[in-house]
Amino acid sequence: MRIQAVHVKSNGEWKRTVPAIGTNCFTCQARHRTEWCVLSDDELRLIDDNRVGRELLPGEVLFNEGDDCRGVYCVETGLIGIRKYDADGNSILLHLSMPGETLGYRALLTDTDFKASAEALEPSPVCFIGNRTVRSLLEQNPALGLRFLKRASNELEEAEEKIFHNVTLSVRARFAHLLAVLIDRTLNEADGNAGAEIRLPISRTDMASMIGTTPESVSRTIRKLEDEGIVHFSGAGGRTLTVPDLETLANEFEPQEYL
Amino acid sequence: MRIQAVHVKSNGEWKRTVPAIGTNCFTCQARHRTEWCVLSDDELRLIDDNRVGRELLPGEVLFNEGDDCRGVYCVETGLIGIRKYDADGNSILLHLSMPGETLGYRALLTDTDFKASAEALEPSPVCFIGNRTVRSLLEQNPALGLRFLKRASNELEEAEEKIFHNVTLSVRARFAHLLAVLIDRTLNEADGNAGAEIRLPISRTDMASMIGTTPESVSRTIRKLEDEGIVHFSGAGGRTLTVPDLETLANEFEPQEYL
DNA sequence: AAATCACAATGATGGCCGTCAAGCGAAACC
DNA sequence: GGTTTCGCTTGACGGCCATCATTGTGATTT
Repeated sequence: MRIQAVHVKSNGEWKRTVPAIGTNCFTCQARHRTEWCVLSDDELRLIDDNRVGRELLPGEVLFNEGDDCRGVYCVETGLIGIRKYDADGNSILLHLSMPGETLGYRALLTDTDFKASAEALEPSPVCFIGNRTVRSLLEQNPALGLRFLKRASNELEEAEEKIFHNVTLSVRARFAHLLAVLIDRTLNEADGNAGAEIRLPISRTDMASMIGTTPESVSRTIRKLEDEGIVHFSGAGGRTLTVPDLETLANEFEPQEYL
Repeated sequence: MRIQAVHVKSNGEWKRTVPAIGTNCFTCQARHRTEWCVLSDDELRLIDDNRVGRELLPGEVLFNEGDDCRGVYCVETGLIGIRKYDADGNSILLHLSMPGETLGYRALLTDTDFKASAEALEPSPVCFIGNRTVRSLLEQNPALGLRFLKRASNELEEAEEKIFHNVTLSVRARFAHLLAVLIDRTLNEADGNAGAEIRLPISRTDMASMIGTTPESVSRTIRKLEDEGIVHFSGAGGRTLTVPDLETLANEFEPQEYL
């Protein structure tokens, strides 16, 4: 089970109910999932000494498209949305950054500005690590670069799969796929894969933008899927998703070829 | 001007009119554009001793989606198309690999099979470099990994831009953008940017798949753009593209915000 | 409790573009 | 040279889905 700081909304303001404990890079629960796991204790100490912790509340912006990159950001817990805005001010959610992910490494390496914006979707403690620190670590420990390279390769695979899906699948299939991915990233391995119930971390509008469609189409698609008993939405803002049978959902985007 | 081996089609068979000269990694004209440019002479010799040259003719397949990765491929000249196939056997052209690009590095690094197929679109001499050789170079020269990391970062940026475009732009705008990119990668810097004339390296069907639409829609879009005098297609297979004013073409996908 | 706000759901409408089908032309093969 | 084949073009049709507009709903505020 994932542990995270508990926050509540009161009087329109997000408040932390549990005080920030004195975490550091050594005790960081996300560390084994990050690229930094290949560092020695001494190298890790270098990060720990130079990092700047910060607590993002939902809606807060970490950086904007076009900003200069002055370092990378490491997500401890919570959720960060990576967005791009079009000329009309509408945004596309390109990616959801989970705990353990490091943001901004690409801008640092290519020595360019950020190509997208990052905004907290849940209360998210993040650590900032400056350019100089990262660069010196990359130089002294080649394994670190290779870890980032693997990470980039995986992201690239995801991106190409997304392009492929956007072109070949219908809105309905893409939406089903999105739900499956959201379930997958929330569920423990321990959970049976018969059914599932999760809280959706994002709005209909954001879900729509992720699969390249409109909120209205998402609503209508939800309606149809509910009528067919494949999914069920409930709770505040219809953000509780219940899927009785994951297999049935998967059939929507992976029709079995040989029956 | 880009130099490349000359080939002609005769009796349905591609023949090389100029015999393959004894190229090696040191004389390879594409080398300064590849990631290998950071290698020392000794390291380069290691590649040169272990590489296996091969001449791909148009239509020939370098590797298929799902194949085991036994090494990387370096494109000397020509053009390689990276494809993914859907359930119906239709293909999507994900990427065009230019001279100097190294293919397969991602599969090597993530230690997985190929996630797409590679097929020659023009006569393309390529070099194969085995896994062991690449891995040992990555270990002994950290700069090599960082070069690949930069490359992956750039590809990732391209991929995300593509996703963004597919969602926010119309077929017409995406097609105009594709033409601009194709012109851009063929033209020298020296060429003026008023007008341009190039030979298209790919079919209508492939262009359609690149922007996520059908050949019919591409044809109709071409018709409209021609009627408006923005582009002109001529020559064998309508593969000679003439653009009188590149600025006008650019306006199709980058409407000036403040008029 | 009424009012306000943000977001979601639903309906009506229209257009872009995908699908089907036929015609065309060039290249390839016999 | 005739036939076949493949890809491109063009037309007709229709459906999916975007757009606009309205209503509903829950949360928050006054």
